[in-house]
Amino acid sequence: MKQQRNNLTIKMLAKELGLSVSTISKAISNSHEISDSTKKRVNALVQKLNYIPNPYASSLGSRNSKTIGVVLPEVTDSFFAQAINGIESVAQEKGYHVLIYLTHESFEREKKILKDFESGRVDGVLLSISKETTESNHIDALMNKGIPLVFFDRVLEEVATTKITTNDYDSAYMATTHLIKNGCKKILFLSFSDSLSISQKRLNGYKKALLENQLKFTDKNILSFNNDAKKDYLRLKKKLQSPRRPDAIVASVEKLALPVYQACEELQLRIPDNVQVISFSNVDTAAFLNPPLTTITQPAFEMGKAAAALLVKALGRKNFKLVNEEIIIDATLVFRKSTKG
Amino acid sequence: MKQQRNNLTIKMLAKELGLSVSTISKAISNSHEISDSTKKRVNALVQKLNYIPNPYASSLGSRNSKTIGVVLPEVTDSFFAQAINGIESVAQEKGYHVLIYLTHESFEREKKILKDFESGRVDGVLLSISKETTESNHIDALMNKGIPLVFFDRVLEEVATTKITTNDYDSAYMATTHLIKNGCKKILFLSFSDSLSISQKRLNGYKKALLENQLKFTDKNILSFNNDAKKDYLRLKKKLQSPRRPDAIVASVEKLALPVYQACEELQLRIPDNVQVISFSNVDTAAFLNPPLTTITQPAFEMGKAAAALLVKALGRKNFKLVNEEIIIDATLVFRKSTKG
DNA sequence: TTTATTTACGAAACCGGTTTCGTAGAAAAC
DNA sequence: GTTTTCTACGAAACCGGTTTCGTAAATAAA
Repeated sequence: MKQQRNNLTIKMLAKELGLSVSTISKAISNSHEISDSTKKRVNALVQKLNYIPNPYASSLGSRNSKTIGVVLPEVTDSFFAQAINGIESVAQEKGYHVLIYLTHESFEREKKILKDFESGRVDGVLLSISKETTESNHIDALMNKGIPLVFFDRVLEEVATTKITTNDYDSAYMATTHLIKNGCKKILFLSFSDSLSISQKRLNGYKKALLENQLKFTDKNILSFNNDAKKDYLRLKKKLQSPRRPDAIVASVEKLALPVYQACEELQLRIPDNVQVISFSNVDTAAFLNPPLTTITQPAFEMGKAAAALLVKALGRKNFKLVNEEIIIDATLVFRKSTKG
Repeated sequence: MKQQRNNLTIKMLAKELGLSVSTISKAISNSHEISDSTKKRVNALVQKLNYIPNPYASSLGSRNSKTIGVVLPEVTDSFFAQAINGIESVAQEKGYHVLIYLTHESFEREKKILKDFESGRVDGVLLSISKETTESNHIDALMNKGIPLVFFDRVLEEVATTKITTNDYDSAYMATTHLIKNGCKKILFLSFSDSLSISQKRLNGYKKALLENQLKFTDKNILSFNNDAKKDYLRLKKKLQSPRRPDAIVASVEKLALPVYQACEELQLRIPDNVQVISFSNVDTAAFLNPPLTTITQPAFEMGKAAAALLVKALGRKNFKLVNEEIIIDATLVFRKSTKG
């Protein structure tokens, strides 16, 4: 069902008012070349006839679309949902439209999406990379076409543009230190990617806390949820059943908290008595879980908002370049009953 | 930062191959008018030069954009997040782009967004109305422009198009009946809108269960979370402190479950011993809440998918009309510890 | 008063594709 | 062998705006 033809066009307005097409166009875009009186006449007719410009014609002529592309791994994750909220808030305010694309953690999809963007479909891009993404050719190619891009949360360090992140290293360090102070000596780190920068940083913060407290770190301290979710879950359960069972767990990402709760329940392990648990998480139910979950909560809304604001700013100014810097917005550690102390 | 000029155009391909612009265009769109041999030549060059057509030029010429608009109240809600997932899955598969807009429950915003759509920005629309929406002029206007629209979850009955919903009436009825069988006699219904059809239907299903069991229904059975969230919360608390405290609560929407848990915690009321709780909800933490929450879980992904599939189908066929019908996909009642039995 | 600027607008090219329509040459039908 | 039908392609109009550039009239400067 195609769009009807003979929609109201600028040409018809021109005829109606005895003005030229270009005058109408300029009047609508509030050009200084047009007198206030004719602007008023034009706007009056626009209102009266309910004229709405064709966005595709506008975009084609002006080579910008007032559209930003948002590329993220998934949307059923509190962090990303809240980030979208932040992005939308500035888009709404600044009159931008937002195209959403999900990679589902697939590098191939991410490449396809960014390749499509080379067409000029979007004026700028907000990206949180997939867990499979390790190289930046597809991003470089896009940026070389003159399309600005801002990372948020999951960034690729080597790409020279602005990145909005949290203090992953510090917050993981603080969280782990908290556990150690609570007497934990065998702290398991639940990773979900070996390559992602946030994963690395969180791991390193965790490591630092261990080392600072004379606790050994070996490969056995990490459990990677990289592969099949069910198998990973079974590996977690096995860990929790072993004689050298961990006395605490740091889940490096929101979705890893539930498997921990489930495993503990199935194994009759009590949180926090047998195992203390802390997780990066933005779920609003954290306070009502059994037991309430201690979380590292990222400022998701603010991060999305900051990323979008910066992108829009770059889009607005003629020669505003997105500098190669990392803007860090601190996360909040919320202590609840899943950890002692 | 505008899109660079002198991007690769179809004209340059034409010159390169000694063919006309129209031939290239047709070859790329795999027209039957073009021989296989030239198609191959064209595609080879397209690959070699990494040519990507300008989507705005295409849309302008062909009057369709391969874009659907998704309008919903919010995204930080498991139901809507999962629905987006379903929508995206078919968009991805069928080569559609998805523009997302949030109304934040504001009728004014909804109107603005749909008005913008009259421009032809999107080929079709997926809509879940705001809680303030009670009339359909803005929707009718859009559909009269020839732009198909499919409702999902929150529908407006009087608009003659396809609506994807859940069995709101029946599931609320079943949930309430479950509570009654558990011995509850004073069941409070938490509403979040007086006008929304889902709210009405859920309320009616609830009412039916009461009446069938000789339980009275008065205004005091309902608590509306319409206004200020804090005030509503205090009203809830007051209800729970009153001598005629309810012995069960039906939360008609996901976000109302947490206030109940919080109020019970603050008032030292035990769930389910003092108050049984059941909620419409898609949160994946339901099973690990304290206590685990009995939920009516909607098939959010399937609903989004079904709505998108139907819309895309309508967009594809020349004379496919979206019939005025309601497609109901059943919700699942998941019994957990927040209710007895 | 003459010249230099401004102001306000129109004509036309342009953005980069799509679509319609016309036609030469090959193939098929008579 | 002539007429008809396909096949494969090109020319040009078109989609609906934006942008560049030129200019007449009004205003300011000299």
